[in-house]
Amino acid sequence: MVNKIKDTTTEEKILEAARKVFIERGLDGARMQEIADKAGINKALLHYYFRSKDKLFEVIFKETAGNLFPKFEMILNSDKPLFDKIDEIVSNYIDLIIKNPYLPLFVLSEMNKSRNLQLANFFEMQRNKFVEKFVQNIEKEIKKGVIKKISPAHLIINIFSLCAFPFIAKPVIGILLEIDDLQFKYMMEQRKKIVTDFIIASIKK
Amino acid sequence: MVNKIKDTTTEEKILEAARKVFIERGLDGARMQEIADKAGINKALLHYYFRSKDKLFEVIFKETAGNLFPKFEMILNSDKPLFDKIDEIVSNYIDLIIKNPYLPLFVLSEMNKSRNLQLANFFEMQRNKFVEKFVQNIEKEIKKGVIKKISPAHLIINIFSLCAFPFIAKPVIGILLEIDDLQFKYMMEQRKKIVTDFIIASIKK
DNA sequence: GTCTATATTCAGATAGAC
DNA sequence: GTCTATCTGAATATAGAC
Repeated sequence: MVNKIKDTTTEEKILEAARKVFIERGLDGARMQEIADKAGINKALLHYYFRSKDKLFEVIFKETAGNLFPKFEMILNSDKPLFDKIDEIVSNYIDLIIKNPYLPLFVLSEMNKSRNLQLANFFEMQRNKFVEKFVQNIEKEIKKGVIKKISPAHLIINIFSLCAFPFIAKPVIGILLEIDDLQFKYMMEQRKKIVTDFIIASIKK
Repeated sequence: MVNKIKDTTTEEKILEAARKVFIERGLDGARMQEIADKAGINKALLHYYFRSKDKLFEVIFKETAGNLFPKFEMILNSDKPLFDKIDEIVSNYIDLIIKNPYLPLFVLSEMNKSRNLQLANFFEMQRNKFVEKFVQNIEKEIKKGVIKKISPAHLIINIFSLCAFPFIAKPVIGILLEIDDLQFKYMMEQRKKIVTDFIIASIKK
């Protein structure tokens, strides 16, 4: 590798720090000072690299928002049975969120603050075609009589609700179910199978 | 009524304004100035009544958080079949959120900011016994053989995920499904039946 | 590119008149 | 109780030396 030991340039250190701070605290709650501290530099340098807090945030949001709905086209394009595809999507998605537990709340929170119309626009552009593909898959299986008649849109919403919501509600779930972080993580691992089964049981004829 | 025309005291006007602003923008994003403007008074008066932004927020959060998981004991205590109870809970809950679409995101966002341990404590105290009751209901039906063997905790999580998540994800759903606010609202009305059916189909033997 | 020091802006909070 | 005016502190942003 020519591009050597210094795989952490200052810019990358800033981005890494900003990612953590913004995702944990949101745009409003984040402090440039904390980002600077985490990156091991000073505030002035942040502005040297990214000009303003908003600009820096934009970079982080754009790179992050794209991950919220990953490109499942590959899975959907295969000729496996629909149930296998759902299994794969659910498992992959829950795994993704286990690795980035703050991801859904971060993106959805910021999307809900309607100022920054830019963000919505960006999301629109990013819209990959997986929903379309998913709808086609579902409609085909309904026609074939493999699954019940169900609105594809609602089914897709159901799938992602079941995967993502528990992580958003984690603190509340912890209290209501009286479980600690470790038990929570264990439950989320379980959910890969439980959610898949739940969905399939519901739609299979 | 003795307690007359003036059912909007200054304090109530402040609370109403604060509710709107905090719920829409969160603690960090809210501005005392905006609350004062909405209440038709000035900032000084806010402090006269509530001393600080944090104190005012606490009042709003506490009154709001109690609504996130309503007291479904009455429903659960009846002797109707479990499926009817689920139907009622789902319908009531979705209706509740339709009326307060920002409620879930507001409460869950603030709960996720771990500073303000007080909030978590409060939630703990508020914990009504509906989860316990719900678990008992489910376990009984499993024993009776009415529904499949399923983890009650996961089932409860599933139910609330399916109800609440779509509202949190509304902006994203709007973009991905290319629907406007009216269509969204219509979908959410539909969901009362769709979610109930989805759940029951999944657990019935 | 990176730092220290400083400017600027903004928002929460208080003082004091009425 | 309610207001205007002001203070204070915090956070973003910039100037300028190295």
